[in-house]
Amino acid sequence: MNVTIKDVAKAAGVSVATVSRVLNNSATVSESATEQVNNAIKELGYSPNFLGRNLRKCETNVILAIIPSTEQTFYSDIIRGMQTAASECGYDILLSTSNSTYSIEMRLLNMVFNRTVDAAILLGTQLDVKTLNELNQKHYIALCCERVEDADVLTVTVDDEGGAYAAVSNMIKNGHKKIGMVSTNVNALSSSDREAGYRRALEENDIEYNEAYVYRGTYDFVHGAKAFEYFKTLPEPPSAIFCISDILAVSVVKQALSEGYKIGEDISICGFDNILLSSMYTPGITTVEQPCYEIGRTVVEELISNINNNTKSNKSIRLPYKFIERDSVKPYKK
Amino acid sequence: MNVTIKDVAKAAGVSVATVSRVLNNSATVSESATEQVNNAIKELGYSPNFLGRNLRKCETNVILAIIPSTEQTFYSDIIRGMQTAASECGYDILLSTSNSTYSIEMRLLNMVFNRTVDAAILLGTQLDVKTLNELNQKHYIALCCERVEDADVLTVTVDDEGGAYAAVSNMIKNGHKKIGMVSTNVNALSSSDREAGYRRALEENDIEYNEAYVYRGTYDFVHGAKAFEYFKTLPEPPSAIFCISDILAVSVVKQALSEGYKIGEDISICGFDNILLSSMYTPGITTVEQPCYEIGRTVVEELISNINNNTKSNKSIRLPYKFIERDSVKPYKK
DNA sequence: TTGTATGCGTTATCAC
DNA sequence: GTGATAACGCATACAA
Repeated sequence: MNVTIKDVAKAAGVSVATVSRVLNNSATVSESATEQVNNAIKELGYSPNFLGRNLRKCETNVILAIIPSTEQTFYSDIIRGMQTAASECGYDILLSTSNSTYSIEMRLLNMVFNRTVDAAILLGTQLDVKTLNELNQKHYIALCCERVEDADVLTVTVDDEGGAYAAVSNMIKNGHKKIGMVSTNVNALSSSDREAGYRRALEENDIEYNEAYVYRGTYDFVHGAKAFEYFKTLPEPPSAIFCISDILAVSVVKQALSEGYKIGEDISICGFDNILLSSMYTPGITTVEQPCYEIGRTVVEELISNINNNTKSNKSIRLPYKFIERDSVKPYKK
Repeated sequence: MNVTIKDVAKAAGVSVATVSRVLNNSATVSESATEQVNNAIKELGYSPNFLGRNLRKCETNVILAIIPSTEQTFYSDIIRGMQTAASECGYDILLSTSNSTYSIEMRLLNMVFNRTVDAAILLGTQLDVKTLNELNQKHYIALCCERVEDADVLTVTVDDEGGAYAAVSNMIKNGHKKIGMVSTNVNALSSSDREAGYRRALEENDIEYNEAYVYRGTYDFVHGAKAFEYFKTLPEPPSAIFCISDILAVSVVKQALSEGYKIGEDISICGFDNILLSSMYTPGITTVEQPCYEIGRTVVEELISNINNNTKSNKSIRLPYKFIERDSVKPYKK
């Protein structure tokens, strides 16, 4: 069997209590005892069994982050931010992918029910308000990137409305008046928040909102191209298109390019997220950056603070965006 | 405190043993007892504490996959494959990112030492042979995507040499004779294996190997562009460039495009991996596909088989690649 | 079919 | 400063 604290105690000629004390430097232990214990630990190659420890302490110092998938490089910096903040507090972040599926998400949440982890962070959850609020009663959870209406749960997102407003305002400043939007009909508030920003920019510049200029599909790559095809069928196609994500923006750009359009000249396109791809593409995609690292940091800081203070401060935090100018949006040319 | 198996037992009017039995359907329990227990469970909202269970059973049914980062969408399908296979065996996959850092990887591996997980899969490890072999003595580990020379550890990768051979052979078949390669000087056998395939293709077609045609940088995006600039300084620049990854290939393409080159006409470029980006780019990137999903499946199947049979079958498995033809490689034009 | 009792490895309480 | 020992929540050997 494996070497336990008992074996160490025997080898060091002390009690298990003393071993435990040096392991956690919980109480003052004599220098000689400390040394003997440490020697024994090294000698036996002992490594404490955390199942025992966690069971006893009723905590694991692990937070589970549930992401839809690792296909979106977008989550990368968020996770880095999470891990940095967690590590500063002695916590670890573990990842798991839900594939945006309710049942999988629930199965993963089981890890907080069965005490395998202390808390869970949901990025783009499929759960409904009621379930979330119930969960939040008994457990520590948080939402990240995607808020849920009326959910009284700790939430950290970017300022979606403001980011969209900035992107569309920039287009208008560049002389564009017929501005299309590629959104989603998925049940995601980030989409509707960005639509709201789009509408506010139009309103404030006395441009009439035209429902025909809003295409709604899914987040899948193909829907950028589909949107472009749709816009072309309009009597007056838009001269600029704001997309809810960089992926969709790239898809629009790719389709336009393949039809011989010159990006920036014949048509302007703006994305959202500022994922690596948007800078790697030719042309570079103008976009709205999310403060991913900060989002990740913030959500775990708040969550751990909740855990430590045994509270549930269910704030909803919106972090500032940053507008990134590249080559896909240029002044309007008649 | 939380509701435990004891509370359920009391509420159901049976012993904890009986509750445990229905929980695990381990022994035959009378129907009436089963029903009472299930009622009590529902009534009390009981959820078994896995720390207790795992401690008792000396297993967690969790496998930790350590990936460099979630920035590479490349790992996405591998993880999906892992999860599918794991779930079929009653296991869960948890992810964690090492940032390609030795110390972080070691800290994460601590989860297998302290019994928080049953095994670990390393994707692109920084550990050396000696450490790996030692680890493999006492624990269940596996390598994925990136093998380590002389490591006697279960390993699953694509046929790197063969894939590169296919890519370069295709260029030669298209009339190219001066073929550059963008590789890495990182300590990664996948790089040298692919270089070997490159050389074999040249040899078999009586093209002399020219060290000046091999650029070695890192995996970072910038190194594609740098490689392109370097190749241009040669007296006879290559007419085709094989890149060790799609990321680097896109970087080469982007740089060439920015300098007015026509991809496929003025220069041909081939990548490796077949990540989403390679199909999203304009032009589509010709590349070598890795069977990611299968790689993920295979490594956990083998690993779990090791765990179940209490063996260490340290095979090294190489899965077949698939050549994907797109628009970035075209026949040579004088 | 069921219950009692023990132990998994650890930490914390208490007495010394 | 240190050592017994109970307890964490659970599964199981054994007895009934």
